[in-house]
Amino acid sequence: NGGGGEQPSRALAKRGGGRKRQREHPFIVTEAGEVVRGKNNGLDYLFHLYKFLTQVQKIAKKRGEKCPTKMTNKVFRYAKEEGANHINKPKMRHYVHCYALRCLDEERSNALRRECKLRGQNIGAWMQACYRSVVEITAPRGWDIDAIFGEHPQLSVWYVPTKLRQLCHAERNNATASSSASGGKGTAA
Amino acid sequence: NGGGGEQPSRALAKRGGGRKRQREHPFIVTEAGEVVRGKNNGLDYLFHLYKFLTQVQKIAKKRGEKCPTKMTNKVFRYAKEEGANHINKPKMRHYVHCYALRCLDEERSNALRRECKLRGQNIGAWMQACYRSVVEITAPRGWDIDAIFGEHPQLSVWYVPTKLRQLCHAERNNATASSSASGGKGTAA
DNA sequence: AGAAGGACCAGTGGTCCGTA
DNA sequence: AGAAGGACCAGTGGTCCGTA
Repeated sequence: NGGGGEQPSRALAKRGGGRKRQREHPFIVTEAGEVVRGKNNGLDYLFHLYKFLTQVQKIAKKRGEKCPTKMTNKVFRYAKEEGANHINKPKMRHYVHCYALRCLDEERSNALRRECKLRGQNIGAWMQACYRSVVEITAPRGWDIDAIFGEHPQLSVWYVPTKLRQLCHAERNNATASSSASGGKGTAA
Repeated sequence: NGGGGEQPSRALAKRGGGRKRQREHPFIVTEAGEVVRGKNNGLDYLFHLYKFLTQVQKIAKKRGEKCPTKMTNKVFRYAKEEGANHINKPKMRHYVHCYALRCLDEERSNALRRECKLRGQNIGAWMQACYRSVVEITAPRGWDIDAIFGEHPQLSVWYVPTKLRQLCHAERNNATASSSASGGKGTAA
């Protein structure tokens, strides 16, 4: 379980009070399997979305309509229609690379969460650390993040986050520059 | 081969005359390999676009930018910038299913062109006939046109034409209905 | 009439920034 | 301050319809 416990928050449930819809509680850094206020945390939400995509695909196929292969606006809309009010596009996109780390190397993902929690770091710091870990993982494959996303079933349905792609690209350029500077056989400048 | 001869029309070339840009000559039905006014015909244009896509992909990859896998607006724009004034999106999309027939069964495509030409049919009639042929080809695969496009390298870069998908869907429904009506083992109604 | 293609439009991918 | 998410925007997929 990717970042916490069981069910979506119901902070928004009792509308009888006439109050505005409450925001979800902010995510916090947790260890694997740890429950937070009896609800899920970030990574679980991303896994949930995979199921919503599958539903949307099944419906489209049955109707003979164009069938989405990615996490499109249509899928987010469907999730919301199905009552998943805790899911929204900007938030989910914000954490996709954390989900990627978890998909690509679960042990490493768990270790990083434990470490960040011990240090008392906030979600933002953990999220930043996830970028570094994913970039390292892509190194043996020439930092080809598109290929790595594409080959993993759970990951291939997500658009590669812009920032992650930029980081991988920068790292590849660094490596090429230094290997050619040191007389290596990298691509010429 | 794909529908005519050698080079794009130069009807638009001499702008010295101060005239407006001329339209391309309308496509006409040709046999495989037949030259028309010393220029290409429809199917060749589609094959050309594959090369433009490859270029766009190479540039995007080098820059570490998002890399298109399909024939997007970006590719059409690139083709135009490279001077391919004879290519435009609505025209090319109009003939994608004809290109598909050619990719999937070249002999059959050639035979159909010969037949339509003999009958003196116009481009529109040939185009309609192409729909029927492609739908027939998809039958053994359960009319799954998306799968068939996806598996063919040349074809997978094109969005499945809406009308073609609808025709395949209708045909599948027909088959299901009649097989269940006749006591076959199709999906129940 | 038959066909080429400029130009439009609804809904997308992407994410900023006013909000709590 | 740190984070959730409504709402916006440039550029897309799709194709109509005024044009030649």
